[in-house]
Amino acid sequence: MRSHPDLPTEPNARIGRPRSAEADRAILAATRAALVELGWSKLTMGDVATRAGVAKTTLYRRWAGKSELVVDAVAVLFDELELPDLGSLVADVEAMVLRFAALLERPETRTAMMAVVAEATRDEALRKRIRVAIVDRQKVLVLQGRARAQARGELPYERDPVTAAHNADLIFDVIAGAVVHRTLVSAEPVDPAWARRFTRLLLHGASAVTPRP
Amino acid sequence: MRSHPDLPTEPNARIGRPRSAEADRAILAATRAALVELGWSKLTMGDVATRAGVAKTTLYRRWAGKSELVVDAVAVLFDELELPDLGSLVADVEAMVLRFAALLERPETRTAMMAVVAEATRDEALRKRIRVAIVDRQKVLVLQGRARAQARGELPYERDPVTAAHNADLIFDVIAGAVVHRTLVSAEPVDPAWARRFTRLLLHGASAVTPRP
Amino acid sequence: MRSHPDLPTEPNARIGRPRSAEADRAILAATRAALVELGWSKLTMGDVATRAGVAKTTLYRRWAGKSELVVDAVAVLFDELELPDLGSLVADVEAMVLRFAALLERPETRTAMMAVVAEATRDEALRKRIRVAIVDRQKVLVLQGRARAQARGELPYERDPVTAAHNADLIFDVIAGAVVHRTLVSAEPVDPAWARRFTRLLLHGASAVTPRP
Amino acid sequence: MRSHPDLPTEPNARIGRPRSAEADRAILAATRAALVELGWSKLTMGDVATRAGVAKTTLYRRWAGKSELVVDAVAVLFDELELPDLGSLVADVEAMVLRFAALLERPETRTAMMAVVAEATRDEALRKRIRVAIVDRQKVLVLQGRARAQARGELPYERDPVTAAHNADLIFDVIAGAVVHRTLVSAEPVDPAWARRFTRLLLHGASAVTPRP
DNA sequence: GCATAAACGAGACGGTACGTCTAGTCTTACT
DNA sequence: AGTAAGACTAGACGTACCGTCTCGTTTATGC
Repeated sequence: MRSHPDLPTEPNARIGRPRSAEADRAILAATRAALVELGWSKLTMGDVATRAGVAKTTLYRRWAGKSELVVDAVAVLFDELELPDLGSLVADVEAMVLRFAALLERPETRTAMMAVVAEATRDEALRKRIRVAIVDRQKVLVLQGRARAQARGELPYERDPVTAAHNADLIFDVIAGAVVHRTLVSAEPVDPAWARRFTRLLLHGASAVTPRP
Repeated sequence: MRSHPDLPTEPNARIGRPRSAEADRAILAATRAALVELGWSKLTMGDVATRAGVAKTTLYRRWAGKSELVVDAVAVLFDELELPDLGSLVADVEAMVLRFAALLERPETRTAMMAVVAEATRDEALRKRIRVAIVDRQKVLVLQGRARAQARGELPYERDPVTAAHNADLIFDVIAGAVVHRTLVSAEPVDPAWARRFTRLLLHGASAVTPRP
Repeated sequence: MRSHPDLPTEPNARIGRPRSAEADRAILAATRAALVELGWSKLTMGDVATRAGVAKTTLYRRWAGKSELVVDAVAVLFDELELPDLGSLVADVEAMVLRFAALLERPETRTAMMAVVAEATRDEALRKRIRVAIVDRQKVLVLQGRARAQARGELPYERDPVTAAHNADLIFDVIAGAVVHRTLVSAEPVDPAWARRFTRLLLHGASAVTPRP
Repeated sequence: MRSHPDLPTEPNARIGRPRSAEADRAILAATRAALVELGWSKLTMGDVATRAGVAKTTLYRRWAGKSELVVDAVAVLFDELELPDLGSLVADVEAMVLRFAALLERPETRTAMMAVVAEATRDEALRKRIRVAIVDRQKVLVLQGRARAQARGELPYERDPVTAAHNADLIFDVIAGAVVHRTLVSAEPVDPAWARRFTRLLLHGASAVTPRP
């Protein structure tokens, strides 16, 4: 398999017939639809092409394989994630957790995420693609949330930028990890009650969830 | 696909040539080896059979498919996870996190876990198998850890058994989720420093990681 | 493409499931049918497989490609060529020419022969296959015809076996070549009148066809 | 496929940019080169275009497909065939046979001829093109040869023009057929010895090749 | 000298077939 | 009955060409 066509080589990007933007849209939409109906493992390139009303070659001209295509197709779904402003850190985190969980309930996201991550364990390029297309999109929300909480006076300002980055990363992994694990591995619902308990744990620690009388 | 051969039907288990236990071991070992070399998506039943010096039929007589085989092959790896007793809850959690992360660094675990989870999003039977073979094995450790901490007086006893169960589940999802996410999605190492920061967050909350001067 | 699977490797020909003779017959029949309907260039392996009610792999397990398959499929048609015994060399040759022409009129033979020969100009193995499967089958008829004519006293016995072989080859190329060329290149019919003129030319030379009064 | 572009439609042939004669030459040369290297079946329009330093569109503007292109590319090779005048019919025929055989030894002619003929069995238009471009070019030689032999008194004049035409056609099919069959089907060389034996057969018949003592 | 009209290069497009691979089943003969 | 071997159906894979199309550019003429 060729590494990653994807980006048209810049220098001679002006000559020849230009790529159809219409096709791009149709393919990504078809991919999401197929993902919902069939799941990752039964989704085939040929089927996506047919649904999109496009030739298989047109897919392969843009994406190197199933993984790359699905990452791009699913990435846009994460754009709808926005940080709510409910006036307090607790409320914001709870709402955020619920929104993220709702996204993971959707069948196209469910399978896609884990499958793509699994595939990425063997493929650095794919890992980077996931980071750029999905992970970084979410990480921004943590940074926004912290900034807002600091502005409200709910969190202190961290002087050392390295420590600040570390903390943001840590909190991001804890939130995303817990929600993903609960939803996909434990396979149990993230409901408002769970979100409340989780938020309390996140903000005040394990000792806070079973408060000493 | 036949549902799940797996266990030899009990009644007539005595007649005919008995199944080779040697074959079982060889197959599982071959599966792990193939997983390391090829990763989930390029691992094939035929290849595993060849490596194990066994006919494909023999595989299908014992497992219904790739997913089931891999789950069983990988499950034993989780048996080596044991809760250390280092005298304090903090030390125990930190050590546990590091051991779990070390397990996830190993290539056979890396790919297998996520891939199998991805596959399971569409398959309730597989989900159950994962729960029994892998998830529950880990969850026990959380319960052990809590019991030990309660014995030491580091954690209060929870009266309500429902609440107790909820809390154990929550803490399990947070620990496992954070480590898995850090390792496989963020693709960054779980080193002692991260383990320390994470443990502090887990026990005392977000406010504790950037302590107010 | 692997060179030429075709013959099952002899040594271990006893173990495993034996090849289906039924499939062989169905495939060759389907190939001839497809050849009639579609012609060489539009005949596809996939289509033949479908017609034969067989998987594509089953074709490729036996034949290396289209050319090899078609040669074998068409070869049997040449088995029906038999030397008539009409009592005289002239009558025998005329009848033979007409039968051979009739064979070449059939659509499956028409395209197949030339196309396969064309393909063979680049492929020694294929050339050999054609020789064994088709050419030698026809050459025998020339030898039979000569022997019969010699027995009748219509032709002298040639003492030198090398000269005898040369002559047989020459006559074979002239008969087969003329009929093929007339039929496929000049694209004109080989009717009894042409057969009579040709036979006179063959037996008595160019000067005999326009006899001096 | 559009029927046969080939000739620029006459009416508006004067306006717009004229077709490049340079391109025509380059394409035909490239076709012959590709034919030598790759043979008919592996020759592709795209490859010919690249070799000729020309866009694929430029090919399709002139020829309807591979067959048409190859016929034209190969046809010129037959122009070099000329009837030698060695003073006697026997010598002329022998020389002619050797020249024709030499032409068929050349790889571009070898494959092209048979492949194109094979293709033509399903395509009347292509058949006509072959007749005009190749076959008729050769047939003239037979007519020339006969006229010369008649002038020399080696052959009688045929009164009936229909019979004369029939005879010319017959002799043409026998000569061309025998040489082509010997070269491409029997895959054996046409050397001077064979040419001598063939000529004797052609002029005096089968009884002459193994002369009665 | 400037518009017109066709040819040109490049390359994307919808298709079709290729030959390979894997899944999971079935058929032999052997253990 | 279990087993190794290997043939079987089914269907996806990624590639290669086909012949067409759509660009932007070039090159003749004719007004």
